[in-house]
Amino acid sequence: MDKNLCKIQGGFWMTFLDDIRKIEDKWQKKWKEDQVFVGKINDTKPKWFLTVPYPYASGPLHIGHCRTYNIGDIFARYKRQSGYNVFWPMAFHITGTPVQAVAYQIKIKNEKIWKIYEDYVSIYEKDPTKIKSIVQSFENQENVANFFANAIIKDFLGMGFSLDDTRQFTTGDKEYNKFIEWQYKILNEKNLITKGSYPILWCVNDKNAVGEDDIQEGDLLKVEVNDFVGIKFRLNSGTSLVAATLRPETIYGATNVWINPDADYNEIEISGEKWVVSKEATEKLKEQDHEIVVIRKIKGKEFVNQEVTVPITKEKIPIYPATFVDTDHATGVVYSVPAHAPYDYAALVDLQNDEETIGKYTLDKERLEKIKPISLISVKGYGDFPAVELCEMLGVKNQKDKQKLEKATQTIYKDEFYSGIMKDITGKFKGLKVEEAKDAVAKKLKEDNLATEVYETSKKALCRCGGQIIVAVLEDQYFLNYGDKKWKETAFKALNKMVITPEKYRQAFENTFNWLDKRPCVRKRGLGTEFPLTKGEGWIIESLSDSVIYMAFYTVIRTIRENNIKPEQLKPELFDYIFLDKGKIKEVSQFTDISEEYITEMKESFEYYYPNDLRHTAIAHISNHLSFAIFHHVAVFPEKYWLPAFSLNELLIREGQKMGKSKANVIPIAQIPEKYSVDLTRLHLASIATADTVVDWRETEVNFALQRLRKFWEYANRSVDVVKTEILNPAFPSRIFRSSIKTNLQKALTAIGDFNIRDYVLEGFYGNIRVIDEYHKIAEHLQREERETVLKEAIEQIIIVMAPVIPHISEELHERMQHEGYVSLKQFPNIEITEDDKQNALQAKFISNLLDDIEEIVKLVKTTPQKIHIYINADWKNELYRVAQEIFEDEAVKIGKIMGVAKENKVLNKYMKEIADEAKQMLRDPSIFRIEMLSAEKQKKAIEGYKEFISRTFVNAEILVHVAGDKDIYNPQKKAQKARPMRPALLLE
RNA sequence: GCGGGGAUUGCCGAGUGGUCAAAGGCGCUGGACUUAGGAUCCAGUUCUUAGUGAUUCGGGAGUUCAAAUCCCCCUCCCCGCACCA
Repeated sequence: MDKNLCKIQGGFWMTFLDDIRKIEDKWQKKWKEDQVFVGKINDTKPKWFLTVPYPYASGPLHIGHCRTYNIGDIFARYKRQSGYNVFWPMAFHITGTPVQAVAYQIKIKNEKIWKIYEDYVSIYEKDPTKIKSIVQSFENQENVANFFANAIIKDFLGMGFSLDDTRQFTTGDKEYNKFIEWQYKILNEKNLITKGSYPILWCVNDKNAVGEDDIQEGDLLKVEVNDFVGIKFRLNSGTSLVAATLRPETIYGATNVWINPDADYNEIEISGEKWVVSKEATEKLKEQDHEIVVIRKIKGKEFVNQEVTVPITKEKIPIYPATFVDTDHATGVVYSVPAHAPYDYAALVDLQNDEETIGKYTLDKERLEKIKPISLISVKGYGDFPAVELCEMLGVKNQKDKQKLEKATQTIYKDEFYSGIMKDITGKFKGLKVEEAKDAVAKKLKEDNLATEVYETSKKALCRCGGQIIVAVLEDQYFLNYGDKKWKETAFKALNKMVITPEKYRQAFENTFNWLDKRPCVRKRGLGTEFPLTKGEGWIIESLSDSVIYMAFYTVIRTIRENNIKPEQLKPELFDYIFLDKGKIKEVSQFTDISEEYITEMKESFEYYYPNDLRHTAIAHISNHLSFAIFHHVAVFPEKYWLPAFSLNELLIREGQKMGKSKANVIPIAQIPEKYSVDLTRLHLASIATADTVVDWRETEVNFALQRLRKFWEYANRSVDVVKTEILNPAFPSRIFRSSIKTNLQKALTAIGDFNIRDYVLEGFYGNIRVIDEYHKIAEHLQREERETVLKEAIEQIIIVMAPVIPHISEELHERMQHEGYVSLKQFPNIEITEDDKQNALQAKFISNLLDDIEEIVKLVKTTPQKIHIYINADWKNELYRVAQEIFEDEAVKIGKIMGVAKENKVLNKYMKEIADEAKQMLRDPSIFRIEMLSAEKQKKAIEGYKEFISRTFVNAEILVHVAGDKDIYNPQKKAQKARPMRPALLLE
């Protein structure tokens, strides 16, 4: 299916992949058998409790999810090998609408969904005859959840994740429901749940709330709720025409009311008033929490020519007919603001020129002629009548020119909203920005009972069942009041104490906290825990509340399951006792009929493991799950159990494209082992990019990781049978090699300690492979025993340090090298970088620069040198640099200053003439004032140590080392004088 | 619009004041090894040059002995803006 894939599957290295796949299976079985990763209380070690949010069990996970869990696993393994008793459990999220929606679509035989789910199932079920019946079984929502929960846990274990899989549960479990009920009891006790009305999208057919999934093409339409203001324009009879608008501030510019003459309207009685709205609007308003009685049905034309009073301005304006008025939109009545609304202007011009209509409705022509736009907003870049200007500019022909009118409306709305200022005619609102005036005018109108809320969908939409989608208002809706001042303050307090990594995401949390306000917390759709305050009414706790404090539930679920404790026994008093240390065990035990032993076990488990030391997930969850987790923790738990740390990662794309069902470019986790192999995938995922960047999974680059992994495998296997000997006096290259490996490993461990997995792999794995490559080259002439011993030492250490990323290969090599126990549990070596190591590193760098320089010259002169003379600087130059560096710490270096100081310096004052030249040279590149130097002696030693290798590199040229300033050195071209610290002069012959 | 994050050499991606012409990978070019190899190894991949110098890190202006990195302005891209998990 994928051309690039063949590269990996068909290569000569197939045996390698076959081998390591077997190894992966082998070690996963062993870990499982020995329960290596099952959490057990252990008082001899500090505990470390990791969670990665449980996945949603409505479909298979893919390599993008894998990135997140992979990072979690690397942390878990890192901590385990750093001496912690690590606890990383896993469960499944099934509440809310998705699982239910899948079941429903399968049931109604939605072909597209069937096809998708047959594909999904075929990832796991190899027997094609069984697939259809499994999908069929998804009619029952439990089967969906069970199937995918099982599949996902297998995926995870198949990736070698060091999970405790003995604590699985789903958010639909009865026991879990009890826990969520308890959570809500606490929130309610703390007055964090409030009531109010709330507009929602609603299907008139199902009589039920709908979400994006329920709407036909909902993912494309993105239907939203719009808040209209229905303004009452009173007729002389006392009845009001209710005209709906998104721009109430334009009431000052109203010139007339538009009504659709041929459409059906109703006169209705509502809250003791009489209104006229369209037939459709009548039905919508009924759902928007209004008691309505229809008094009579009327055609729109009956109102034409009548007069209404404009609220606030008290102007009398006429009602005119207009066909653009859509009775199925808001109230079906609109008022005209031709100065600022393109539709209105176009309709007005149309009407003024339409003799036929004027005649038909016997309109007062003189009055109609007199209607002129009334300007009420001044806006930069426009004159008094933006609508007129734009209509002319875009060439709007008439009110049927919808496309252009729509564009003009949008443009004006945006420009006026953000940069418009209310003019003098708007009374007390003059000078306000439109942005502010809009709400202020609406508020005033509502206060004076001149307007009402009217909700309408942003787009016309149909439910999948075929019913129309409207906006309904639910009365007495329950909200979580995240706006509660004290709650928010406490949440901020918790956030401020938390580690957020990468730190740049802290801002996103702060922003989320700031805009968080009341949030509806119950709904009628989907799976979940019944809302305890309204039992029997069919209200379900919305599913985000299922994923905020559940980490605590991991600590008790095993006791509940193992001892067959019934959901009914999980009373609030029990959780109060376990989690909040409230009440007495005796009473709780009697009350719940759970033995004191089990209660104690649960309490101890919770108190041992909590808090949840690190929660790792993708950044998409910042503005919901993660923020709510902080809020709910501070509401429910005492401060010592608040969340200490979150770490985050960006998403993963493939070959530059987002993965999506429709694109067929998804790599399911289940296919990773056979497609790539596990350790390869883990390695590549970890090293491909830093956590805060979007990862692009590209096949050609996976190939690189594969080749390095194989190389490491080969190097390591060559070392397996080596018997290490004691190296009494290691050669120069061996010393450098040891230091380099050590330094890289140390950098790697520091990096992962800082949550920087990429650098950890780059330094510890790829960096060290390069060091080994290099050693193979330079150590060719050394004794075999020395080489092999030094290499084996290094590889043994790399295996331990890199085990968190490539655990299977590491276990296998660890075993092949006859080491006892699991490398997964082996503590990292304690690495200390000594002064010697630093000197070694400096010497290595010195040599590498020297080689580059020689090569450079060889290339330029284009001949092979017989002799290479290397001139090391005289020691006084080191002294000069040192002095200059000292000066530089305080001030910019000037020649005069250097000369002055040199004159006073016993070593330097003999070389004043040379120093003048040298200083000039130094000032050209101030960065040399920062370099670390080796003494002439050490430079010389380094070169001597590599002499053999340098010579070999340049076709056995003779290497001659001279120190400038020594007597009688060979110096025909006066190169010796040019030698500088760390930069020997060269002469090639 | 508001809020957040970005813009690096052919591409992907490191790098936040000094050996940075800028890690690493991919791609490309040349060579080596090979029956062959998409494997491996070596060299090159801004221009210039006895190891030098010049110009580069979205655009512009500035601070500094020194700027991809700090300050200011501008342009463009991505993400979030709630009942969706």
